[in-house]
Amino acid sequence: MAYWLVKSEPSVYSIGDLRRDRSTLWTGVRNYQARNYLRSMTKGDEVLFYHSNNDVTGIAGIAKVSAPAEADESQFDAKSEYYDPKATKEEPRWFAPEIRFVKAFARIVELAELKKVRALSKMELLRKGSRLSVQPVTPDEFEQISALADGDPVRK
DNA sequence: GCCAACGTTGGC
DNA sequence: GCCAACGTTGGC
Repeated sequence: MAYWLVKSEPSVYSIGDLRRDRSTLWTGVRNYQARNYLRSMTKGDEVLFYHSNNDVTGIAGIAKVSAPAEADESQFDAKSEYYDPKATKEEPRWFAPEIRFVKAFARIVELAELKKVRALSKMELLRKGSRLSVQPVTPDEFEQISALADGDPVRK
Protein backbone atom coordinates (compact mmCIF):
# COMPACT_ATOMS: atom_id res chain seq x y z
CA MET A 1 0.00 0.00 0.00
CA ALA A 2 1.16 3.49 -0.82
CA TYR A 3 0.74 6.83 0.90
CA TRP A 4 0.04 10.21 -0.66
CA LEU A 5 -0.67 13.81 0.13
CA VAL A 6 -3.16 15.96 -1.76
CA LYS A 7 -3.62 19.70 -1.42
CA SER A 8 -6.90 21.53 -1.54
CA GLU A 9 -7.93 25.06 -0.75
CA PRO A 10 -10.55 24.65 1.95
CA SER A 11 -12.57 27.53 0.47
CA VAL A 12 -12.93 25.32 -2.62
CA TYR A 13 -13.08 21.85 -1.06
CA SER A 14 -12.26 21.07 2.57
CA ILE A 15 -11.96 17.94 4.69
CA GLY A 16 -15.39 18.90 6.04
CA ASP A 17 -16.78 18.81 2.52
CA LEU A 18 -15.31 15.35 2.04
CA ARG A 19 -16.83 14.17 5.32
CA ARG A 20 -20.22 15.42 4.13
CA ASP A 21 -19.85 13.83 0.67
CA ARG A 22 -18.32 10.58 2.05
CA SER A 23 -16.33 10.29 -1.21
CA THR A 24 -15.47 12.41 -4.22
CA LEU A 25 -13.72 12.27 -7.58
CA TRP A 26 -10.41 14.15 -7.30
CA THR A 27 -10.88 16.25 -10.43
CA GLY A 28 -9.25 19.44 -11.68
CA VAL A 29 -5.58 18.49 -11.35
CA ARG A 30 -3.82 19.99 -14.38
CA ASN A 31 -0.16 19.30 -13.82
CA TYR A 32 1.52 16.36 -15.50
CA GLN A 33 3.61 15.19 -12.59
CA ALA A 34 0.60 15.32 -10.29
CA ARG A 35 -1.45 13.55 -12.98
CA ASN A 36 1.07 10.73 -13.08
CA TYR A 37 0.86 10.29 -9.33
CA LEU A 38 -2.94 10.24 -9.48
CA ARG A 39 -2.76 7.46 -12.06
CA SER A 40 -0.49 5.34 -9.92
CA MET A 41 -2.85 5.41 -6.93
CA THR A 42 -4.49 2.10 -6.13
CA LYS A 43 -7.54 1.26 -4.05
CA GLY A 44 -6.76 1.30 -0.35
CA ASP A 45 -3.87 3.76 -0.54
CA GLU A 46 -4.01 6.30 2.28
CA VAL A 47 -4.03 10.03 1.62
CA LEU A 48 -3.13 12.98 3.80
CA PHE A 49 -5.55 15.85 3.13
CA TYR A 50 -3.74 19.21 3.17
CA HIS A 51 -5.43 22.60 3.44
CA SER A 52 -3.52 25.17 1.39
CA ASN A 53 -3.97 28.90 0.87
CA ASN A 54 -5.85 29.48 4.06
CA ASP A 55 -5.54 31.27 7.42
CA VAL A 56 -4.45 27.94 8.83
CA THR A 57 -2.46 25.79 6.43
CA GLY A 58 -1.71 22.22 7.35
CA ILE A 59 -2.82 18.62 7.31
CA ALA A 60 -6.48 18.38 8.17
CA GLY A 61 -7.23 14.68 7.99
CA ILE A 62 -7.01 11.38 6.17
CA ALA A 63 -8.75 9.91 3.14
CA LYS A 64 -8.25 6.71 1.23
CA VAL A 65 -8.35 5.83 -2.42
CA SER A 66 -11.65 4.08 -3.08
CA ALA A 67 -11.36 3.70 -6.86
CA PRO A 68 -8.46 4.08 -9.30
CA ALA A 69 -8.24 7.06 -11.62
CA GLU A 70 -10.51 7.34 -14.64
CA ALA A 71 -10.76 10.14 -17.19
CA ASP A 72 -11.57 13.44 -15.46
CA GLU A 73 -14.85 14.46 -17.13
CA SER A 74 -14.28 18.16 -16.45
CA GLN A 75 -11.61 18.23 -19.20
CA PHE A 76 -14.36 17.69 -21.81
CA ASP A 77 -16.75 20.31 -20.44
CA ALA A 78 -16.34 23.60 -22.30
CA LYS A 79 -18.11 25.41 -19.47
CA SER A 80 -15.81 24.06 -16.77
CA GLU A 81 -12.87 26.07 -15.50
CA TYR A 82 -10.93 22.83 -15.93
CA TYR A 83 -11.83 22.45 -19.62
CA ASP A 84 -8.93 21.33 -21.81
CA PRO A 85 -9.61 21.87 -25.53
CA LYS A 86 -6.74 19.54 -26.44
CA ALA A 87 -8.19 16.56 -24.60
CA THR A 88 -10.38 14.06 -26.43
CA LYS A 89 -12.54 11.19 -25.21
CA GLU A 90 -10.31 8.83 -27.18
CA GLU A 91 -7.19 10.28 -25.63
CA PRO A 92 -7.95 11.92 -22.31
CA ARG A 93 -5.15 13.92 -20.75
CA TRP A 94 -6.37 14.19 -17.19
CA PHE A 95 -7.47 11.59 -14.68
CA ALA A 96 -9.25 11.53 -11.36
CA PRO A 97 -9.30 8.80 -8.70
CA GLU A 98 -12.10 8.54 -6.17
CA ILE A 99 -11.15 9.24 -2.59
CA ARG A 100 -13.19 8.43 0.50
CA PHE A 101 -13.30 10.21 3.84
CA VAL A 102 -11.50 8.43 6.67
CA LYS A 103 -11.12 11.03 9.40
CA ALA A 104 -10.72 14.68 10.19
CA PHE A 105 -7.90 15.25 12.65
CA ALA A 106 -8.89 16.57 16.08
CA ARG A 107 -6.51 19.42 15.32
CA ILE A 108 -4.89 20.66 12.13
CA VAL A 109 -1.22 19.74 12.01
CA GLU A 110 0.08 23.06 10.77
CA LEU A 111 2.77 23.61 8.19
CA ALA A 112 4.90 25.56 10.68
CA GLU A 113 4.74 22.58 13.01
CA LEU A 114 5.72 20.08 10.32
CA LYS A 115 8.81 22.17 9.66
CA LYS A 116 9.97 21.62 13.22
CA VAL A 117 9.93 17.84 13.00
CA ARG A 118 13.29 16.45 12.04
CA ALA A 119 11.86 13.14 10.78
CA LEU A 120 9.85 15.08 8.21
CA SER A 121 12.64 17.28 6.89
CA LYS A 122 12.79 15.38 3.59
CA MET A 123 9.07 15.66 2.84
CA GLU A 124 8.23 16.90 -0.64
CA LEU A 125 5.73 19.29 0.94
CA LEU A 126 8.54 21.04 2.81
CA ARG A 127 10.94 21.26 -0.10
CA LYS A 128 11.67 24.84 -1.04
CA GLY A 129 9.67 25.89 -4.06
CA SER A 130 7.58 22.72 -4.09
CA ARG A 131 4.10 23.33 -5.46
CA LEU A 132 3.00 19.83 -6.40
CA SER A 133 -0.63 19.33 -5.44
CA VAL A 134 -0.36 15.53 -5.41
CA GLN A 135 2.73 13.94 -3.94
CA PRO A 136 3.96 10.64 -2.53
CA VAL A 137 4.57 10.30 1.20
CA THR A 138 6.69 7.63 2.88
CA PRO A 139 5.10 5.19 5.36
CA ASP A 140 7.24 6.75 8.07
CA GLU A 141 6.11 10.29 7.23
CA PHE A 142 2.50 9.13 7.27
CA GLU A 143 2.96 7.52 10.69
CA GLN A 144 4.75 10.56 12.10
CA ILE A 145 1.96 12.88 11.02
CA SER A 146 -0.81 10.61 12.29
CA ALA A 147 0.95 10.53 15.66
CA LEU A 148 1.34 14.30 15.69
CA ALA A 149 -2.38 14.73 15.08
CA ASP A 150 -3.15 12.57 18.11
CA GLY A 151 -0.73 14.42 20.36
CA ASP A 152 -0.02 17.95 21.50
CA PRO A 153 1.44 20.49 19.09
CA VAL A 154 5.21 20.44 18.79
CA ARG A 155 6.79 23.45 20.49
CA LYS A 156 10.33 24.63 19.75
C1' DG B 1 -1.46 42.17 -1.58
C1' DC B 2 3.28 40.74 -2.47
C1' DC B 3 6.37 37.90 -4.54
C1' DA B 4 9.40 33.69 -5.30
C1' DA B 5 9.36 29.59 -7.64
C1' DC B 6 7.50 26.94 -11.14
C1' DG B 7 5.10 25.45 -15.39
C1' DT B 8 3.36 26.50 -19.97
C1' DT B 9 3.12 28.81 -24.33
C1' DG B 10 4.61 30.38 -28.54
C1' DG B 11 7.84 32.97 -31.59
C1' DC B 12 11.96 32.25 -33.77
C1' DG C 1 15.56 23.53 -29.04
C1' DC C 2 15.90 28.05 -26.79
C1' DC C 3 14.03 31.34 -24.00
C1' DA C 4 11.13 35.46 -22.88
C1' DA C 5 6.68 36.40 -21.49
C1' DC C 6 3.01 35.15 -19.05
C1' DG C 7 0.07 32.56 -15.78
C1' DT C 8 -0.38 29.91 -11.47
C1' DT C 9 0.57 28.28 -6.84
C1' DG C 10 0.76 29.11 -2.29
C1' DG C 11 3.24 30.98 1.89
C1' DC C 12 3.49 35.00 4.35
